[in-house]
Amino acid sequence: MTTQSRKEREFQEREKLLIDIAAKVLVERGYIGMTMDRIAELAQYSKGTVYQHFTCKEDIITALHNRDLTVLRSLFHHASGFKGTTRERMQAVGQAYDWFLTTYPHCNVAMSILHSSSILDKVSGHQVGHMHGAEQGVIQVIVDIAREAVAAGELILQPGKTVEQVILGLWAMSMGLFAIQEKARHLSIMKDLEPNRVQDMHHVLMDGYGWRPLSHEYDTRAVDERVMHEVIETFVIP
Amino acid sequence: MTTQSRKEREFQEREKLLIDIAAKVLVERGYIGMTMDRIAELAQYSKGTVYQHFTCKEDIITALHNRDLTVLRSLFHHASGFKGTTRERMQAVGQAYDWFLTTYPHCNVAMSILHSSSILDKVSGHQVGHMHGAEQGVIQVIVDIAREAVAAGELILQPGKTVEQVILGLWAMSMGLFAIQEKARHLSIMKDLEPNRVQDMHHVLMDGYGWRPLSHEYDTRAVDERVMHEVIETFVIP
DNA sequence: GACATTTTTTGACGGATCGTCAAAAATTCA
DNA sequence: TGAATTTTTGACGATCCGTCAAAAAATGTC
Repeated sequence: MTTQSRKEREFQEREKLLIDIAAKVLVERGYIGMTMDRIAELAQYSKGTVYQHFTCKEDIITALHNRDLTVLRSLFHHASGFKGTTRERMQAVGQAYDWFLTTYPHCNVAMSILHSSSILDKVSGHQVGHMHGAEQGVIQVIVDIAREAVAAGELILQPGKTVEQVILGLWAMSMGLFAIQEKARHLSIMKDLEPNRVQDMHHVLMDGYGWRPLSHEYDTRAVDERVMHEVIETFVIP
Repeated sequence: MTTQSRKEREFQEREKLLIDIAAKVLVERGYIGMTMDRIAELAQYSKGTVYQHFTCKEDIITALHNRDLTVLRSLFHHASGFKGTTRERMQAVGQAYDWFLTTYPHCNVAMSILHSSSILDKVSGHQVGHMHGAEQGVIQVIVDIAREAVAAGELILQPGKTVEQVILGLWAMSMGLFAIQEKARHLSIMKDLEPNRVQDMHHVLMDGYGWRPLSHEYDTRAVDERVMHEVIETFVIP
């Protein structure tokens, strides 16, 4: 154990601490209420030390999001290994995503902020680059499942349609639903809706694409149960 | 013409001017770059006067969004009158929404910001209440079309499903797609995708719900054309 | 251990923006 | 015209961001 590696490790540990605190403050106080002073105070370091890790407020949110994306990729990879048809594996990934966003609400908050226009302008190029790569990695897992589905003849694309479009649709559906849920609890359209709607919507969309077996051709609820036991309960955060 | 009504009119005109400027600055400089000082300067009024209209920065964005929602409701109502099946009328509304967001990019930006968590905390209760009502009004137009579809037997809901769920799915899809488009031009999944994807995704989802006629049972492109002429070109902003 | 050198941490500070409010300007009224 | 009222103004206090010279801690040398 050299001095250098110990210092490096301590630096990484402190970065983790700062990101954890940022997540906490972000959920509790929102984007406006998350000040660098508050993070420094809670971490019991001075502001200058915080700025050794992150260039600005937006940078720390990006770092938080990047960490989430890394976890998400391994979660998706884990879910992708679910034993079943491509359609069932897709269901497993969707359910895992649902679970992840519900379990770690800061992820949603950070995502909303980073998707809000012009925030990324202030973030360091290094972090943005890392984010793009991480997002690509996450998407790749589900694109691969869809490719397998096409290869297996379980998903037959209309002329001019691509696997990427199918995934984009599912992705957009998840994002949109979570964005709406986040904000629109007051809308009467949201009344009487059980929380676990995301998966149902995915089924409708995959049915629309004709991804076999269709949702009425197999027991989706039974798969739900299995995913909970075989994917989510066995997942360990890296 | 009393003195009072003239003053009231001038106040309204100035409010419109300020909102127009806010929209412009918001698109050009983003949330962070949109400062109250800049808005005041461009409007050639002092900051204090701006604060007579809006309580804070977030309040002016909400006012902008509220105005958009009002326009959107009348646009949706206009599109809902399209001559055709419920499915075609739904397509008309979707296409109109697509056109609106493309034509007025500030709408997207404002929406992203307002959906970002905790921003609304700072907005005056009056504006938030107005927003909720306006959103409800916009949604009501499309819920009504779906209800008509059910009544006409063109949309047969699975047991336990509601019209609200169908609409929520379409709504989420639009939001998610625009959010992704806004930010994720860099993702390789977005390459090779033509801009007008939103409508295609809606068709897939409606097909998934079994909303008759299905997209391959009628000429969706021809309806696209008709909507452009009969809805969008004839729409006048109220 | 004492002292010099390097690294890390600190918090005071300048700059920017927010939102306020007493004073100035404009308008209305008598 | 001049007093009373309304509206507008921009200087000001407060807050937060991001920096940097100085202080503190750690490391290296004898």
